[in-house]
Amino acid sequence: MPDPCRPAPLLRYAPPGRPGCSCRQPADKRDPMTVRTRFAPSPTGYLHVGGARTALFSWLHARRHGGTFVLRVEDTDLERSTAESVNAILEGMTWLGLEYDEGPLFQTERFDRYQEVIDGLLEQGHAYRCDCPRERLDVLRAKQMERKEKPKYDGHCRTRDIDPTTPHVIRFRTPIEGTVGFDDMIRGRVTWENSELDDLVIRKSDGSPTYNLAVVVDDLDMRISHVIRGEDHVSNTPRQVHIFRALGAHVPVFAHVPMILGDDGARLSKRHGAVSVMQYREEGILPEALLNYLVRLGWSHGDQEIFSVDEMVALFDLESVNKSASTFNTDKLLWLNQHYITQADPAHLARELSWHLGQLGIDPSDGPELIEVVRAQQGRAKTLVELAAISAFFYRDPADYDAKAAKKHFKAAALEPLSRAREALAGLASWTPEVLHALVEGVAAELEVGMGKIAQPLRVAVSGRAATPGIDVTLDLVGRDACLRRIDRALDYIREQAESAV
RNA sequence: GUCCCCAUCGUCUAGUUGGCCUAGGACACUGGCCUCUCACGCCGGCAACAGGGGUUCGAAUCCCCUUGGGGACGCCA
Repeated sequence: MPDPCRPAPLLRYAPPGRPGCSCRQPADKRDPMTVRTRFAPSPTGYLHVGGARTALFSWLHARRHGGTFVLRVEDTDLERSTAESVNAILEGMTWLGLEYDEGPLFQTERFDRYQEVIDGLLEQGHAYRCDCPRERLDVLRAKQMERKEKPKYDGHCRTRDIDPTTPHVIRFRTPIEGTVGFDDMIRGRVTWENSELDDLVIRKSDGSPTYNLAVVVDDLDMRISHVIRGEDHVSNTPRQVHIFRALGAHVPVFAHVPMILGDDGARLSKRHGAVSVMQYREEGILPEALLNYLVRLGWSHGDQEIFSVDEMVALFDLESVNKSASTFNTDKLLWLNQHYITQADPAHLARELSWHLGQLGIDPSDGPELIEVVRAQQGRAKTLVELAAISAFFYRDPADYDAKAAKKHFKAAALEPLSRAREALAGLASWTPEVLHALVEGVAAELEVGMGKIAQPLRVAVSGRAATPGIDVTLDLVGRDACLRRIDRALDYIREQAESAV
């Protein structure tokens, strides 16, 4: 019976700033049954939607079971890892609200530990040195491909005794016979013939560990109970299982989530447009909408479509995650986004919107109260970008008229209703939606026409567009001065049109 | 090419131990209602169990094959 407070030396893990022995940690963190999940991105780019969903599932699983969520940066590839990527990923996680309990931990800070493990593996004969030149490997691979075989290392150095002082890599000695397998929470039992595997490199010639070695050591040291990651990792798993066993360790539970595909059925990539999580923010997507969209991609709870984060935490379970890949569908994301914009607290939305208005060169402090504009417009836009665009007229005169709207509502016949309305507006004692509503109705009654005959020309005159909130609210927010000024301009425009038409 | 995985409307999916499925919901599309416009909302429509064999009284649900798709085959992660 191993003492949980005294893990074998190989399993030691010292998170930065914490005591090395888990004895000093709270009881729940010492319990081997405690759920511990991790998100382990490699910092070679931004956080994309696929990674974000994996992170979400991991986070959800930890939260659901009162466990711990660890963020680990897999930066063993010194060539490609960048600090900017680390920041971009952290920024994305923060924006989505996927807070981690431990980390970020960096693999580059644990090289000594990997070396220690590799030494042990070497000593016990689970690994060996290999100095096969690249050319040899290339030829080998080419020949195998030619023979229509799966390219694999042939174990050339298995029994050779390579001088440790000469350049070499270290390979893991994979069992030649038998099978390996693991139980996946999403896909069930998956097995391989060991003969399908080869002796993978676990330490590069520059001394750094490879991915397959580092993940195993980290997941072990960090006592990860559930490895939740993309399906593209299933084929790595049997190799990792072998390493876990060679280390005499228990393998964690695996859950490989299906891929997210682009519209063309291929794996999601940059060419599919906005796949960076932060780009969605710039395009005016609310984080709760993205989260809701992502959680429903591959997971479901009956027919429910709308999930607050609290509901996700309460209902999410890995067992009901789909096995098949799914296609990213922007339309549905937009639908959710509109839903969340409609539901959002106006004050909160106003803060979000002001940035987007700023992008249009508008200072929302100069004009109607932004929160009132939000109340009037909320629910009329699918994104914050769109919300800003349709709200700009509250803060500045329309630069031009929507062509179709002008053509339809700025006919000569609109002159009379518009001038009547202008007169009435100019003489108004008070300026409230109620009064304005009555005014428009009054003008319509006077001219014996429908309300639309008055409201539409007015709307286009004041906003430049065919669609705005109710005419009363619109006029109210635009304000008397701007309304009169814009109506005058519209009257001029209509007269000009009429003249040039003759 | 080899291995692994997957397969219900265009898309996301329900379909929990085979019968209640003449396959349900949502997005998109679409007809209508509401209406000062747009959006929302409401009512309706279109649209799927990849194909073929089995097993069974009975299969979208189980098995096999085919086909299709994805992933992996790196001193990348």
